[in-house]
Amino acid sequence: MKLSGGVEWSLHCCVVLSQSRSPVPTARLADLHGVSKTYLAKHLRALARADLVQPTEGRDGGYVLTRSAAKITVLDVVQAVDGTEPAFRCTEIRQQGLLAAPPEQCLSICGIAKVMATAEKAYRAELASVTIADLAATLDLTALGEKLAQP
Amino acid sequence: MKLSGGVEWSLHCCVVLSQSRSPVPTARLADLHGVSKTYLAKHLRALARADLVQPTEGRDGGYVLTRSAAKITVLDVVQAVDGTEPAFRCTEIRQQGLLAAPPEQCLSICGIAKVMATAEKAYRAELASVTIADLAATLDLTALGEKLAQP
DNA sequence: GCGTGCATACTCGGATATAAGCTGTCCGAGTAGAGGGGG
DNA sequence: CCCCCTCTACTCGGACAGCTTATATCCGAGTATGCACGC
Repeated sequence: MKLSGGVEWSLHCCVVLSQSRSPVPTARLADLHGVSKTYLAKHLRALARADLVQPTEGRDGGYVLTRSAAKITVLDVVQAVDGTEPAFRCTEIRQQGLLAAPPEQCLSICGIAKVMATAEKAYRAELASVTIADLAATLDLTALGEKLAQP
Repeated sequence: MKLSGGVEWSLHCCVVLSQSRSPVPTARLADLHGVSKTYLAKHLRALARADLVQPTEGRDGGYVLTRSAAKITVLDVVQAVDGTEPAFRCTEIRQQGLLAAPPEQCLSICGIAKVMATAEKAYRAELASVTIADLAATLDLTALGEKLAQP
């Protein structure tokens, strides 16, 4: 089980965007973090599809958060980049092979799938309890203000 | 983020093993669940490496749980098959690019990594709270006894 | 009757092939602002 | 002075490679059981 590295990039970008009033272009975000411009662009588009950031086109364009950083949770970003599908997908093994259970016994969810779903729910709940504003408060952003002001 | 399908197979196999007193060979486990013999064998070997199941060689050999089903948690199986590495790997982005923070500011863990680690901890805690014995109790095993008795 | 040897059934480990997803790049199309030339 | 044109800087979307991982198969080596053969 591995999370896309784009999640880390996206979270850092959201923190930067939360500190900027004007749109920040993709190339600038990439330079600030030292990552690939084109690949970061792909993830930023994913954030836009999830309506977390708003692109403005044309010259002096870039990305802005669509709402207050306090209203964007870490879970929002993770799911925007990584997708909303659960990590565990039940393939209904209980209905296959010699041990196949009859369909009338399979009306409720498989016990194994239930446990895995509960665990993932706890995982998501933890991520949903932290916002981008919370992250920005914990990180040291003294250097960010100066860098954003520079052309 | 996707969990290996082998996790589901392995959990089902552990439940079956918990109900059998004699060793169960790989081919039998595969037939009972309708999955690939050779690929299942690879996952069972992983369970053996993690000391969850014990293989007995030679004729009439097969796998047995190394300890009581009540002492094997779902987390044990998940980590044996999927590995123990966290899903989120911090690449220390804060030390890269124009925003690079000096090393003396990076003595403690990055705030983003901390949040992700906390969430994964909650996930693992949930899985560790359920044992194979618990799973066996929730699944319908009436058919299993008969099938295991058959040659 | 008893010991030895062979066949059988099983495991382990590695090598290999295929499919899928992650990482990363490149190009063309479209859009909005800035500046310059003509009326 | 004002309008239009072009140029630039930016975004969007898709097409395209390279790499890693998951999925799946196959083969050879080793081991324990059971049976048959010979003493």
